[in-house]
Amino acid sequence: MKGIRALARHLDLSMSTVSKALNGRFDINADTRERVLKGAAKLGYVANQSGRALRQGTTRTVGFMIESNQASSTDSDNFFMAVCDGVQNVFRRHRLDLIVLPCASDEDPAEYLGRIVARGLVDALIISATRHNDPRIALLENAKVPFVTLGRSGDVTHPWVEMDFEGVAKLSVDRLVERGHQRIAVSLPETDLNLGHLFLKGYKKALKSHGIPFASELAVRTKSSEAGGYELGSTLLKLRPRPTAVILSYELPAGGLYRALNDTGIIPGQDLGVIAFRESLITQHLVPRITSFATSLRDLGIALGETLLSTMPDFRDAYPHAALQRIFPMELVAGDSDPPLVNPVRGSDT
Amino acid sequence: MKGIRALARHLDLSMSTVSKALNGRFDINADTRERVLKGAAKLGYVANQSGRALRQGTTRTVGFMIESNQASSTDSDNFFMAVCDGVQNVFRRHRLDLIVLPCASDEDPAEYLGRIVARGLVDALIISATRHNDPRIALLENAKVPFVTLGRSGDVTHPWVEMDFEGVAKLSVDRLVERGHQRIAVSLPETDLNLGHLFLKGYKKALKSHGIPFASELAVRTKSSEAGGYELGSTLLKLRPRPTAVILSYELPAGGLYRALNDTGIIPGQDLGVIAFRESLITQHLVPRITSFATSLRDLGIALGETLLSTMPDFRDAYPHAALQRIFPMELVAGDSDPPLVNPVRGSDT
DNA sequence: AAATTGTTCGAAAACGTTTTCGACGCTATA
DNA sequence: TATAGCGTCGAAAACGTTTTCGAACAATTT
Repeated sequence: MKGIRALARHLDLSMSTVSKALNGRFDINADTRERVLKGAAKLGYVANQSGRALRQGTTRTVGFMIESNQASSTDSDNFFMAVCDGVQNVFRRHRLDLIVLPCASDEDPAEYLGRIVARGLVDALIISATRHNDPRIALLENAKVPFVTLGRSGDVTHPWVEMDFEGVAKLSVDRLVERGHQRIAVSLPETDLNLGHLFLKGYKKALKSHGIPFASELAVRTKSSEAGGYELGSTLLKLRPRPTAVILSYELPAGGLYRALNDTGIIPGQDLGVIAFRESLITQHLVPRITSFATSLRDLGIALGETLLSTMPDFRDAYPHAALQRIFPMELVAGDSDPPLVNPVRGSDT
Repeated sequence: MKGIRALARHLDLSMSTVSKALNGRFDINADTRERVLKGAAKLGYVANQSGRALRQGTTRTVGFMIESNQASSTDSDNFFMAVCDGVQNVFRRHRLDLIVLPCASDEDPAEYLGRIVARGLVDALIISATRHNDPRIALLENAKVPFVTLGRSGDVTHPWVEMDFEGVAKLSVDRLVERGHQRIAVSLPETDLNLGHLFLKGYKKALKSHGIPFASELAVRTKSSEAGGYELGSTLLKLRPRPTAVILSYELPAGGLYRALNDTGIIPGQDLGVIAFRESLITQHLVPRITSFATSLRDLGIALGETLLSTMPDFRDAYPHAALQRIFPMELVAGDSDPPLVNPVRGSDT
């Protein structure tokens, strides 16, 4: 026989007393509590998850939904696990557990999430790879499950934390213009990830501030893969006049882009400036090293955790003034892929 | 009021009937079953996980434990998520769910696993990053929880699936010797991962078969990171006589190694041959491209799933002759990092 | 017509835990 | 002495589900 009943019998106490001792209730004598704790440790008793969850109506578990296909194409250096580490750092103080829910590549994310929510597997959720007007937002709000997204879903208000896509796009354009570029391409995700909208917005704003007209042929949708980068390279090289620089909203295609350029005798960086959104193994190892932007993924996880807890009734007291929406700043990591243009075509604004 | 009770009332049936209809029992009229299914779909009823798990004594959930620190240093291209996709492909046929259990970097893996097991969160486990004589093996066997490991734990017999580290090490040496190399270094993990033992074993065997004596200074322990690769490079270049090639048991340090070589004016590939264990974004993007070995991670996941199910009483019937131990073959991906030596030093065996 | 079998459903128990509420003994107060 | 209060513990209910077992009825056989 296992469980709290066995432990109670072994200690010659009632189940209620044992339970209360283990859970730190105040109507238990200090000596008996001690005895119970010792006994539990000795017998290796840990409360059964299902029983506790059923009775309490809470699992003390938070799910982090990621899409395995999306992950394998988004993730060049284990982005998600680093973020998890930050989230867990926050959760452990509240005895909350984090589990990762991998949505298989052949399953609809919204359906998957719906099942998870309906089964009551978790108390709250973190979801990533947010799409523009992502249907999962409505689902979660409807089910009244606390959640936070890694990346907002358009203009609807909900708790989110995201990296500063718009700011990075803007800074990238500024930097390139400053270095003599005028014809700057931008690579956007092929899917409807909301970050694409934000990146394009920042790109357009920055162009406008420099008096450069937006040319739609310079905004190229790119598959999130090495092959996508190669295609991007071919596309860019066909444009007339040819762009002198390109900003990648995502770093993974950079390798393919370099390859496409090298195959055509174009030297990356020198003949075509390149800036990528996020520093990763890719941006570090390619030659010339790509100028990119970085942030602490662990801190990003901490922000996610805190934002989420501040929306949960049982925990919000601990985070009285946590922002429900939070843009995470990115720091420039200067590389060698965007040197000043040798023969800059000066724009009208300089 | 939620739950099966509400649904039963709404349909004017008993809870038992509804439950049996939903679970496909055979003592329910086809019409009533139809009616129940419709009603459940309409009301969006899904059985509560805790209630079901408590009653059945089974969660129909399998955990995949990964270590977030280990992951972020092991994972240059989202290895785990690709494997998950394969596992889920097997599981979905049996209505099993997969959740990923990320062990925080500041938590002891064995303790973490112990808690998971004691709480009865999952029916079975997949564990990765297996160490030599990993304490988790004994823990799982003791708790009688079905499990499979990604990588065996030394000589103890337990269900495992692993990539062919020994074979790859051997093939790498063969290939390098064939191309004129005699003084071949090998990079091994700094930690006690069992794959290090296997890799070294294959390396030694191959050397012996070519009549080359093993030199312990050529077996270098390397941190699983870019920085570790740089250190490796410095170490190798100090050796006299200098090795003409190096085999990496893990590809991530390759970038740092290249950097160390380039910094010293040594051309990777040409002046020092390089072979890396597994193809990844790293091996693809570095120039010259590294010769490596590849396999389908999805198939690896499928093998893991099948092996695990064949050890679970409720599912083993579906996998009558699945091997409990399985070495996954790796395929050579020839790159440009190990061309034939220009002035080969012929060994005694040729 | 009676007895047997088969089909379909419902009442109630069970899973392991927490929590409410009352019981009990003791001390301090009136 | 009687009463109130306090500290400590236990009995029992409750959480949502599945499953066992028997009831009710219809169909078939004797």
